[in-house]
Amino acid sequence: MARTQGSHAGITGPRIREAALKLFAERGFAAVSMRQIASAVGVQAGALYNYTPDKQALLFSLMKGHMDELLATVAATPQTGSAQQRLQDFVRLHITFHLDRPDEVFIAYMELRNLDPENFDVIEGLRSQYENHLESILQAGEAEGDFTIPDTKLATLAVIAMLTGVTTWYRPGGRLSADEVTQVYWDMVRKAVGVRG
Amino acid sequence: MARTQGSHAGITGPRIREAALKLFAERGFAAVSMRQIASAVGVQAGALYNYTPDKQALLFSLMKGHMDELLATVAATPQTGSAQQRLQDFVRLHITFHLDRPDEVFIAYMELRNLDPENFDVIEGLRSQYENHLESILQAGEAEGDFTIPDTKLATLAVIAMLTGVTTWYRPGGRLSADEVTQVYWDMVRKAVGVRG
DNA sequence: GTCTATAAAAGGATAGAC
DNA sequence: GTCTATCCTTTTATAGAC
Repeated sequence: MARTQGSHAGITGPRIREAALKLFAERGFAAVSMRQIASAVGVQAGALYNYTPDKQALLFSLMKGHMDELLATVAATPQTGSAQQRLQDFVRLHITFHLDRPDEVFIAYMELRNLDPENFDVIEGLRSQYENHLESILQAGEAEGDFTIPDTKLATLAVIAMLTGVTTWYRPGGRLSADEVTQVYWDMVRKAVGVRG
Repeated sequence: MARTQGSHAGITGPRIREAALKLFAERGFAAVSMRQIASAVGVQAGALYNYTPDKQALLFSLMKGHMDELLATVAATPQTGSAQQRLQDFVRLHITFHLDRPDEVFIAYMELRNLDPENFDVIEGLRSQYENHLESILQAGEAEGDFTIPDTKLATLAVIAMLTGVTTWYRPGGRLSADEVTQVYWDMVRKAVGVRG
């Protein structure tokens, strides 16, 4: 006999995270209630607290998971070859990773304000690590004479801002494919940092 | 005899806008209550409704005012001279305007989700006008052979994202002055769009 | 593991006195 | 133009039944 309530074989946790991710991205953390998340999952609000101590922890978990995955992806990229090659790999990785996860990216950039101070510090630390990875590539290229960059710190921030901006307008099925977008952006990044040749 | 309550010579309206602007930028529209705004101004919540029909109208008014001012500033810039000159003027204007108004910029980019559909359309229209202004400069430069741009639409979005990113990290009194930042960014924009010479 | 019920607080907005 | 008081809704989170 079918059960209309009760345990659901342990899949509720992931479904809560998915629903929260989607709703937070669409409407913003502060504008989404625990009841709305529960409703999207198909449970009552009280059931959510079997999976998260509170709403804040749910937000932090989503953001931390996203940053961890981003850094793990970067770490898994080969760091051999010329600075130009590594920069091109970074551009491709950044665009691909971010276009594949529009909701996570949106939350990671928009909901920093809604993190508790301790949680904010954790996420900011991870973000710094990511920026430092790009900056080390730019510094290496500058030192080797492959790039011409007046200020590597500013170039780092400018490149990341430029690339991340893709997520604000890109839609699958639009005028350009993700690969074509990557080509165009690589062309601009390459010129902006003065890649030789 | 000093009055501890009552009319305040018509300055409450601007003060409400200032307080709302600051609080919305710091904590986000949805996370700020009318009571908090009233408290920052030094009035009771009910008094706010002498100045705005509701919270949504207050947000829209702030965003619309910001976009109107941005477009008016662009319109007041001379549109003569070479495409390169106009692009350089645009870069300087964009950075200066945005660094002078960090709270307005933050709201204009972060709170689009919290606008009612009709209000959203208005703000989006104004944003499109601004983007079109830059794109027309890039198209002119490309047509005249001054720039080398594979895709002017993407270049427009990339340049605006890059420049607006400055507001996320720039702080007065930091390592670089606003003028120095502008110099560095102009260098990167110039290269990215392949300015001749 | 989920439900129902509820506590306790905070939210937007309005009415009427001054 | 502002205050006090209040309405009504919604919120997060918890308690205890099943």
